[in-house]
Amino acid sequence: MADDGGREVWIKAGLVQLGQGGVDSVRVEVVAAGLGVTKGGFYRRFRDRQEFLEALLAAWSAGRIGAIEKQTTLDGAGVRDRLQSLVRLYSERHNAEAMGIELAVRQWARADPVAAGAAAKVDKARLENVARLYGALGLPAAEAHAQAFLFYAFLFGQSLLFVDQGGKKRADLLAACTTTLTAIEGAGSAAASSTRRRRGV
Amino acid sequence: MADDGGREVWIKAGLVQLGQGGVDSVRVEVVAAGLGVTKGGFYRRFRDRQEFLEALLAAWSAGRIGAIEKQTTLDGAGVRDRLQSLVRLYSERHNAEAMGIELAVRQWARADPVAAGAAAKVDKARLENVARLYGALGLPAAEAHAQAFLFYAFLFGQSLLFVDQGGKKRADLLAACTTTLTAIEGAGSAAASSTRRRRGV
DNA sequence: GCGCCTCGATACGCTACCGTATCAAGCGGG
DNA sequence: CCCGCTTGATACGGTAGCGTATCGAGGCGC
Repeated sequence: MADDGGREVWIKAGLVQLGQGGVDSVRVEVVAAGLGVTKGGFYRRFRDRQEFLEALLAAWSAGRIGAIEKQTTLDGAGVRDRLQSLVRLYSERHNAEAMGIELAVRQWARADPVAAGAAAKVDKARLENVARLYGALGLPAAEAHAQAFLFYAFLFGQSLLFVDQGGKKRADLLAACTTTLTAIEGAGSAAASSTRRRRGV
Repeated sequence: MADDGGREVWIKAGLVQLGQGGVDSVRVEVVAAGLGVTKGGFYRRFRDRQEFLEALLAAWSAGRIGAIEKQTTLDGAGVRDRLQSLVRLYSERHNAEAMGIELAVRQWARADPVAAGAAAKVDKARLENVARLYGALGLPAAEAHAQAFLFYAFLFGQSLLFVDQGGKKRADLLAACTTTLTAIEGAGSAAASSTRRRRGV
């Protein structure tokens, strides 16, 4: 790990703040206080707040792209297992922080082209990788992409819904939808899986 | 329309601001300037910014609940037509402002219980009404609710994705997913529709 | 051990915004 | 016609945060 002059801790703290309160809450002095220091050192590592925010975006998008690639590589595992673990990953509570950042970036992107670019890059990577999984199920390219769009948009959307918080209701709904979304069969490799079903809502 | 003392214009302007920049950007003096006045009159109508924000939430949730109820009433129209028009409604560009508010409220709700309550009320109404539509297709209650969850979460999620902006690619993906989401048949009224299909991704 | 250099603390001026107090203009009723 | 009320402008003090300038302290090479 090359010496980045200590930017890393600032970026990490900035991402936490971003997830908790959105981009507007990422205040230099607040992040500094969170790190137990003053803003004295901040302006040694970043020209200004703007450069810091762009560094946050870069770090976030790189991290997300790396993550989705890791999460969708099939080293022996089945395609449906991978899809299901994606659902788990993106819906579980401990990922509240990650989802907070996700949401914050999206809102940020509505007004800032740089943020929009970062979100677009991440979305592209996710859609492509999920489509690759569906392709491995035997779907032709166009169908695989559409299915990936459905899958990913659903995953994203459900994390924003406020249903009956804490109840098992959400888990049930999620399970039912997951079944639907993974119960796809294509021409080629459909027979390879033994756990598929036709429609399980 | 009872005299609300002129709160309405403030609330309307506040919602616009909310959609554009999130709750943090809803500044008393900024909204005032947008209305071409100073904040002089603001504090006559609202105790403080907090009360204003709560009024925004109340107005928003009431409006959204009313809207979804209107949008899902079947006065003669077919269930699938209604679902498809919902997709259109929630995905078209001219609704960018509404989606901005939606997104802003969600982020706001991560930190504010009042906002969370408003979002929960709206989500509940939407899920129930969409589930009612699916029920009219013949799905039993549990399946209708799961399908509504899938439908609504997808709709919500897709609006946040940044794919190939402006291209027809998004429209194609959306159309394919819509087909999938409306190609449901239940036991009872399935035969009533002539446009259904099994799996059309 | 000494100068140098890096780091972070402190102090400062500036802007944006909040909430309050006060003021002036317009307008309707008697 | 003028009194009183409503309305929105203005002025004010206070806080939060930005970006700059400066300073002291600690570590490192020599």
